[in-house]
Amino acid sequence: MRLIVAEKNISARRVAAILAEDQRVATKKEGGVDTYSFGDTTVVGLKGHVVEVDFEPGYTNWRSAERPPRSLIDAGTVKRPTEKKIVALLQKMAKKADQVIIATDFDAEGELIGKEALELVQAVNPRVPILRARFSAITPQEIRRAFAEPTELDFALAAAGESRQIIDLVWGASLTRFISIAARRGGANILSVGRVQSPTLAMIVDREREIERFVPEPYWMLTLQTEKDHTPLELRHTAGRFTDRDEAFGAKERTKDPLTVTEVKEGVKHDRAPTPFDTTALLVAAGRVGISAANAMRIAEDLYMNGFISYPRTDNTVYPATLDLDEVLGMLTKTAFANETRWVEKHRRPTPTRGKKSSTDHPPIHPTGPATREQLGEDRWKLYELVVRRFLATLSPDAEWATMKVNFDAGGEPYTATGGRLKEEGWRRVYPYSRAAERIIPVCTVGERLPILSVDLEEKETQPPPRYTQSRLIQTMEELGLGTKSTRHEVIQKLISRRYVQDGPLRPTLVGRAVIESLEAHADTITRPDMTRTLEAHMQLIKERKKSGEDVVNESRGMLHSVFEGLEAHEDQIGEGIIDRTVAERTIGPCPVCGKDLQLRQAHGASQFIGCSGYPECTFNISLPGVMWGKAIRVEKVCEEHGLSHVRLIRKGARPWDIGCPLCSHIESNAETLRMMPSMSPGLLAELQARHIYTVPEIARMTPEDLAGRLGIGTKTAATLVAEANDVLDLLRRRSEMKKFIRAEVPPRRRRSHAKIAKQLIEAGIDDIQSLGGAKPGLLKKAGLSDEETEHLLTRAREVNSEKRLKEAGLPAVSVKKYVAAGISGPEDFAALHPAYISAVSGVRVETVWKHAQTACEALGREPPEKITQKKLESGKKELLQVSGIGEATIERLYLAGITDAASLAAADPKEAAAKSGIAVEKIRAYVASISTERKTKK
DNA sequence: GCAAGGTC
Repeated sequence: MRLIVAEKNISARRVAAILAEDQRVATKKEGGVDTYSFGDTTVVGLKGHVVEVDFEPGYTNWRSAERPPRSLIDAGTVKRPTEKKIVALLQKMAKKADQVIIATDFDAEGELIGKEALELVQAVNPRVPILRARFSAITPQEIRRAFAEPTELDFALAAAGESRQIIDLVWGASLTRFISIAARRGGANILSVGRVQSPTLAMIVDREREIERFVPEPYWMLTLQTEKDHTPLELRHTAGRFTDRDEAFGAKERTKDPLTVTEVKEGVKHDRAPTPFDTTALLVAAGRVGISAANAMRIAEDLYMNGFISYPRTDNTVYPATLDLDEVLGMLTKTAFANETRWVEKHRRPTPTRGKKSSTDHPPIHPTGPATREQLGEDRWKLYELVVRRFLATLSPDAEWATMKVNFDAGGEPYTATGGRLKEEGWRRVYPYSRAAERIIPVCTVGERLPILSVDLEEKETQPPPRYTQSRLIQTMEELGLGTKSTRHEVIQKLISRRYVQDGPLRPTLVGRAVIESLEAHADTITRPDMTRTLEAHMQLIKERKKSGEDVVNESRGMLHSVFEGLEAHEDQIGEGIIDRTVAERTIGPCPVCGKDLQLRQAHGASQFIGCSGYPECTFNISLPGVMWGKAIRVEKVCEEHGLSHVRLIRKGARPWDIGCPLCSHIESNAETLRMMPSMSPGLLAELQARHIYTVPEIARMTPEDLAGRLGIGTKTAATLVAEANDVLDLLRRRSEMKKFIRAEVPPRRRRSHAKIAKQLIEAGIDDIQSLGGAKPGLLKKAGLSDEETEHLLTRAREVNSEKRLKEAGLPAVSVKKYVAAGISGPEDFAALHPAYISAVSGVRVETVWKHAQTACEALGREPPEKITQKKLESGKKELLQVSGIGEATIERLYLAGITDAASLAAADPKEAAAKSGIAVEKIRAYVASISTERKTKK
């Protein structure tokens, strides 16, 4: 039996289908693994590596004294099956095989996977001949060729891969253990280190340092609007960015009529056809057509497996000589791209474009088989089309642009406008993905004058470099050679799961930063991309048999030993360093009260503050704006007066907010409120601050005795101060309540901030919602409110006041809402108005109203109204409705006069009732008369 | 409990 071992299931299936030619392929599942048989041949797919390299037993205890982290450097390694089912099946089949062909991918890692298979086979069948088939695309032609001329396994190539495995394991595991133990972290909190992850983390840390150091510089852009034949045209000042304000303004000032064309330059620009696809370029291009990197990779893999495109994991951007470009073009004439292909065949450039990277493992990504849209479905077709079009573009002529540059002069100031028109479409004809934005500018002649419509000077600011996005980081990793196409994404995930970085635009955590700083100080090698470059150079030497794998690994072990010399000598320092630095990042400087450390602290949720590490003995603290304004970080600058680090609030997409010295800012921002206390004098203020009393709340919380002791003043004076402090706090509380109210009730509008409205009101002596309710409408209008807004605000203010007062009187919130809506403005209304009336207007049952009236009157210390039941009220209403001239509306008014039924109407004094109800006295008299007539009739 | 690299 002939056994063929492929790298993965899907390529096993595909290889079987091709090699079987006309024979039927029997698919069989054995022990959960698919096998593909035809004739005497069985094809089985691995799952990439099916064994894993690890240390020999005896090194599992991290804290073993005999086996410290450093002992891992020279520890023996073993290969351990990780895919047991596949290993078992492979060995079962190998026993029956009389020939084995390794058909794994054609690269160092594929060769190693092949060698792993070979070792597994030889372990059970030492004598079986083992061959190697090499192919870089799973196409019938390529596969047939590869199997027609099989070679030997390349042990040097596999050894290159093995060396990488061991070096990665040894460095990674030993350093991970060392740093974790030093920083006393275990379990889920270990601090991992690795050849790829650590330099990647270092990049993120570096970027963060850059952003923190960044100081924005202002600059100015000067533009001029003109027109020609009614076509608007924007000109730029040739200076571009003005960094000097006076120069910018000077240039603007000097820009004057006439605006004259001084020069017209026409030219031709070659727009080079794009280079062949490697993985990164494919992923970037796929991103432009709306396919995410991860998705694109998955689809490309699938297209490759089914023979539509070549191997999608490649760094090569140069077509190898062996690739028959004519044949690919011929194949494409059988696709939907026949027209484009024929055009390319006709206009083909002498040699295809080539990129910078040339490697031999795989050709650039190109189409290998014809496909239809129906066959592939939308997404796969989109990517296939992209690969096809890119291939065509690499064989197409360059595009050509006709460019035009027009220079102007306006009062001696030079301006310019540039335009471009696509003259020769070239490759853009077959590759329409990148935008070819034409900018046509009107034809101008030298000496011509155009009008100056406006001259605009715009002030801008230089921006700090942005944090890495995941895809940007993947690109940078690629540029630096960190990781592979299939691992880069995973590395970033690892940094996130280790809590080294936060997702979003990637930002390092304190721990991530501390680890990088420690490694930079003592094991610099592992934090730099150079380690990967060196490793790759060494792997190349192994491939070329200029060095043995063993030599390379041993050299690396030697280097790691010398790294450990430094590490072990500083273990305590490194451990404390990491522990301290996570703390130090938050430490601001000495507490003004007790001298211990002030620290930036994050409370639960969105609050942050500066607290004393001496808490609870020392309660000194400085409040900070919530994290919605930015996360507080320490910056390098230190306050000369207080010795405290300056604090900055950083927020995504916003300019950092520099608070400066937090204590200076604390003192300054609170001095104003302290001065609101009537007894506050400059001398007293200085005295308070000298005693580290900076805020009104601190005074308000103190007992007079305490304050007297601290300041050396009399208890009586101190008591006055404490009382004043409480008054100020109360005033501030009411003002802030009012501000909140205005924010909620007044819609936002340009040039009218809520803070500004509140400020104007406060200046006019309005400090709370209550006085706002009684404010003159003119005042609000002056603050920028419209008539409608003014009325709304005043009404709402009154309502809120009513609500508040009713609630304070002890009425439940649900009913209060109803009363307020009915115009009841306070508890005294319950004493003054008849419950029947309140019930009628508010819809609350009269018994409930009466109960509330009792509560309200008790709060006021007034006599409660007489009790009345719902039943009695209803029967009384019936009686009243009988009276001619009395309807629902009249009844409500009669209630105001305490008239609830026929009897009370009869007994009413018409004059008094008229006054209370607002009904004309004649009408009341008529009602009363009608009642007495009725009564007489009844009798 | 460690890495990085295959594959899914």
